[in-house]
Amino acid sequence: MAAHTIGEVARRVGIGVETVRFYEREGLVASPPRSASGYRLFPDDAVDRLRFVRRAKELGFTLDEIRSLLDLRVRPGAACDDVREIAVARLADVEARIADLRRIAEVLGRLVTACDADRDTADCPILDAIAPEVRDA
Amino acid sequence: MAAHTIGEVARRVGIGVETVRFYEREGLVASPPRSASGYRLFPDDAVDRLRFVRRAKELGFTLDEIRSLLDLRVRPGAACDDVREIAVARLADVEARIADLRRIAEVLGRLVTACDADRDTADCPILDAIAPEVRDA
DNA sequence: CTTGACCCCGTACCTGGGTACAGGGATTAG
DNA sequence: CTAATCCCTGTACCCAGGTACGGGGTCAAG
Repeated sequence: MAAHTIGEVARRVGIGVETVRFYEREGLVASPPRSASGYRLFPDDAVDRLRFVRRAKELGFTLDEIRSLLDLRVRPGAACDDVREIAVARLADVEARIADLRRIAEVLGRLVTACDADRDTADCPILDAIAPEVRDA
Repeated sequence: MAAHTIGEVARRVGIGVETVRFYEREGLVASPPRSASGYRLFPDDAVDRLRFVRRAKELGFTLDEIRSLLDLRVRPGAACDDVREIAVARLADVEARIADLRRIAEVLGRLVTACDADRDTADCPILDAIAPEVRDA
């Protein structure tokens, strides 16, 4: 069980030193013991924990949710239900955002197409579509 | 062409008074003339302009982009090409975000499914999947 | 004439997730 | 021995897009 300096940990996880300190302040990784001169000496599993944080972040979990997942991880038993609940909530959220964006993409797509079709007229169909009531400023 | 107080404008557009002032500071709506006592007296077309801002925001345009669209709107001629360019860029952006989210949703969906299938074991498949040692989700 | 709703300005604050100094001490390679 | 890298703390700042607050002036109704 080697001890790692903050820079080493950061390099291994692929994040910045400042970010590691930030995560420590935020309680996402335990405050490690210090050397005589005050340097942080992280145990191996701090690296695992920080990788967990990164992976979860890639899945769109907020730091708050990640904190919950980490808490649940070290608690025994029925925690799986709680974890599942968080994942389901996140999934619903992601799907809602996809639906929103898809609606927006559709409108934008139509605008661009209209623009292509109408290339020679003076009026811009895109602006007209966003502001139907304003014809000429 | 009536003149409207800021509160009236805000009500008509469906935003807050503070937001109207913020948009004025940001140059999204012109600074209106004032009454003798310093009240803003917005012309009718300020309401239209602010509605334009809101609609464009719903389509995911940033305030910077909306400023550009508004500038283009009052300029004649070939502005349509510029408008189209902004819309195309925004569309590409939206589609990229959809792709990202879809990937995330897929992973989350698999995790929840795994959790359902594995309800009686002690290990939580979700946590295992996020954990670094099982890094191929 | 007073009450309450409205308006003014300027500035500070919020969210999330970090990033960037400034001003020091520690460690290590040459 | 010295210079280059580390590391420490604390504070401030970044992004967008607002939101809130404090301390005041104004306007219409009753």
